[in-house]
This record gives sequence, structure tokens and C-alpha cells, in this order.
Amino acid sequence: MPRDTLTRDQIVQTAIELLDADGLEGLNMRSLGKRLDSAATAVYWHVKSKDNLVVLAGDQVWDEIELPDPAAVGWRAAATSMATDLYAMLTRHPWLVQALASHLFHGPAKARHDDHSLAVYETAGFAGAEADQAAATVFMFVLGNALGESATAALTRRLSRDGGDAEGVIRDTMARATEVAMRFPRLRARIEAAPVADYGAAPDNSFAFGLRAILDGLEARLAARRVGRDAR
Amino acid sequence: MPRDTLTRDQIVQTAIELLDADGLEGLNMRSLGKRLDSAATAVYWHVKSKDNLVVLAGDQVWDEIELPDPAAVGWRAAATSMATDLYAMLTRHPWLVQALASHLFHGPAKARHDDHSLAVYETAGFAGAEADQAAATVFMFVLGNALGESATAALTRRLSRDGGDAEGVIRDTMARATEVAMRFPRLRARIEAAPVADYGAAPDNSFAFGLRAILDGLEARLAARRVGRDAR
DNA sequence: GCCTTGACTTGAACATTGTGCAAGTAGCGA
DNA sequence: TCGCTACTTGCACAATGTTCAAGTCAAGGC
Repeated sequence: MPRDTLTRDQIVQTAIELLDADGLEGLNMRSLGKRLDSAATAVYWHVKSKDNLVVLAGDQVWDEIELPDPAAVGWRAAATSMATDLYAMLTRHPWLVQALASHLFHGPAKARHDDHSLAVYETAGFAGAEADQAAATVFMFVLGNALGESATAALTRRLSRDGGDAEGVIRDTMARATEVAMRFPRLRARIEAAPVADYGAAPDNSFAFGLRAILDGLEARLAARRVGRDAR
Repeated sequence: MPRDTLTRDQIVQTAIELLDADGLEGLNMRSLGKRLDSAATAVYWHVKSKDNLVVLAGDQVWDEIELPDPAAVGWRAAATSMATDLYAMLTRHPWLVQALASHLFHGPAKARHDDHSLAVYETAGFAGAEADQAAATVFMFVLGNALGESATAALTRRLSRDGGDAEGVIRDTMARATEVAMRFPRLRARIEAAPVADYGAAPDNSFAFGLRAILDGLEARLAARRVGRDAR
């Protein structure tokens, strides 16, 4: 019987679980070791550093995104599906957004996603650099949305970790935020219109609204180009 | 002569300088203390914790953004100006993006910005929740773009801190990234078209392209609504 | 002019965490 | 059985956030 030995995949998998549960600063080598039934430093045989591990984990999760066939469902449906899937993935793994802000990711799983994203916008009719820019536009929008999500996830994690008076802290945070907002006319109006504000998230349906608007804008650009070409 | 004593503003100001220079993980209480000519722990009299300090610093910088008058320059120019200014600000302070991913910000300076942003989109013709959603769309897009910027800033900082073979590491990183990308047809085509790729940033002009597309999309929505109303 | 009070400052600690290193151990081929 | 390679372990150190008791300075009342 072979000694059961750690594998890199196993480590990355466990790291993802830990990251999902405790966030980026919740992951530490000692608890990772405990979860793997090994010494903390055993991990260093398989992985260069904690940063390296996070990058590995942060590539892995891109494989969770489905790649719809734009030829089958239409480019717009495909783009919407990919954006929505990506948003969901980033919401499942809020630590990834934090990691994206401090590390460069160039792993194969992300490359697979990026390549397909390009395919979708090329199917739509964008060529060369424009496909790139169109894809980047939607991508950046999704990233921004996920960033807000990541912050609230971090807050609730901090609260549940510090235990105790989570409700109180939230109420306090909201009260403080509301007090500041009330000094500005439009923010005040918004609060008075919807008094049950969440603590700082994006407005309802903002993601769907924004995505539609962006795709509309891209579609208009395509149409304009087509007209230009037809008139030639 | 009064003893010269620390002030909260002075601390926040110095923290911002340090954050700009060394990034979020480069800021530590001891070097902050040294820069302030005081003991590291003196700061704790004025500020609850490091997190708290970062939130304070992270609100301050929103005041750097100019607020154009949409009635004077037109809503679209105003929106473009605010988005561009915000992007520039986030690029000047890349740590803020990281902070945004892990903390909620509800300070007065950000509120001032948000309120004016709403004003711009209300001037454009969006009412109530729609103004909110339109503003959020552009905001999220800018945030996403800044996130990429933040990651490359963090990399170059890490490189210059670790000193030594920065060029080598960059070349190495790029080589590795390229090697992965070459396995995917569209990424490969992109690389072959523009062999002097930067290490993972957004495509050229992507920000301007995307912003235009988004504003086009929003404008179309306004026009559609206006037509609907006129037809009534 | 002294003294009390409260606003700050300091230095010494402690806990947590990433990581290097030398020594150990298990399995496998010879 | 020997030894080699692939891993694992425990110890240790350095960096860093934070606490706390003790100090120090300035201003106001007497």
C-alpha cells in the first residue's frame, strides 16, 4: 500500500474550500495543513508559496463556467449566459475578486474562458481588436459588479467570525451610512423611497439592466458598421 | 507652544502616501509611525484599527474627483468626465480597488460623488431606480477596469520591492502566459497579431470603447422611452 | 506657582502568520 | 539489505497587528 501522499490537486481543492468558507485572509497554511491531515509546511513541497497557491486556486474555478455555443443560441444569448455564469462564479468565490486585484492570472482555465469569450464576440461580427474590446467591456462590467458582492461577503464573514453581536454591527453600519447619505439630496430621496436599504450593495436588477444596456450598445455599433459597409 | 500632537487628518494623509507608494500590504503601522515621527502604537489613539484607517483613507480620495455640471456640458459629457476621472483616481490609488473588494465604504466623500453621479443620470432623463441602475452600470464598468490596473500595479510593486531581476521575472511571467495562450486558437491569433503583448492588461482603448458603447446603450434606452411617451 | 486632570505617547509585550531548514521516514529498485 | 528519491515533520525566525500599563505634557483652577 502506498503511503498516502499529498497531491497538488488535492491541496488546491482543499484551498478552494477553505477560501470559500473563510475568505482570502481566512486561509492560512496551518489550518490548511490541519484540513489535509499533514503539517502546514508539507504544502511547500508541492507549491512555491501561499500566493502561488492562491493563483492556482484562482485559475481552477474558471472551469466552472459553461461555454455556450454562439452559433446555436445566438451571440447575444451566449454573451448573456457567459456574463451571468461568470457573475455567479465570482459570487460563489468572492476571494477571487480580491485576488484578481492583486495578482495576474494567466492559467489555462481562465484562458479557456477568455478564448471562448472572444469566439462569441467574433460570431457577433466584431473583428480583431474590436472583438477584444467588446469582450473586455462586458468582462469589466461583470468584474465590477462582483467587486461589490465580494465586499459584502467579506463583511458578513468578519461578522460571523468575530461572533457575538452581528445584528448590532450591521444595524450600526447601516445607521452610520444612512446618516451620511441623508446629507445629500438624491441619496436621501433614494433612502426615503426605499427605507429597507441593504448595506451598500448595487441597486436591484442593476446587473441585468446594465448587461442589457451594454449589449444594446455593442449591437448598435455592429448595426452601424453594417450600414456603413452596405452603403459602400 | 503646544506640544505637536498627531491629528487624524495628518495620519490619514500620510497613510495615503504610504499606500500609494507601497500598496495595501506594504502599509504597516511601524513604518507609518516612523513616517509620522512617533511610535507605531500612537496611531491607535486616533484610529480604531488598521482596517479603520484604510477605510478612512479610502474615503478621502473620492474628493479628488471633479463634479462637472451636466446642465452646462450635457449629461453625456458629464458622465464621460466622471467615469474618466474615477478611472484615473483608481489608477493613482490602486490599493483602493483592493480595499473596495474587502470593505464597505460609506464615507462622506464617496457619498458626494455618488450623489452627483445620480444627478447626472437624472439630468439625462432616467427617473428613480433607473437613474440608480444607469449610474451603477457605468460605475461597475469603471471599477472592473481599475481592477486590472490594480493587479499590474501590485505586480510591479512586488518586483521593485524584491529587487534584483525584475526584467527576468516579467519576461518569465509573459513567456509562461504566452505559452498557455498559444494553446487556444483565438488567443494565439491575438498574440501573433500583436507580439509585444503587455502582461495581461486590457486591450488598447478598451476603456474608451466600452464607455462609449455603454453610454450608447443607455441613450438608446432613453430614446426608446421618449418615443413610447410621445406616441401615447 | 503648584497641582490635578485629561489628552495624548511610549515601550514592552503577545498572538498570528508565512516560510526556511535540517532532520526524519517511507517505499522502491538493485 | 542498501541506498536513493520523494516526500514529511518540527523547530525556529521574522514580520506585523494590537493591547496595556505606565509615562509625559499642557492647561485650568486654586
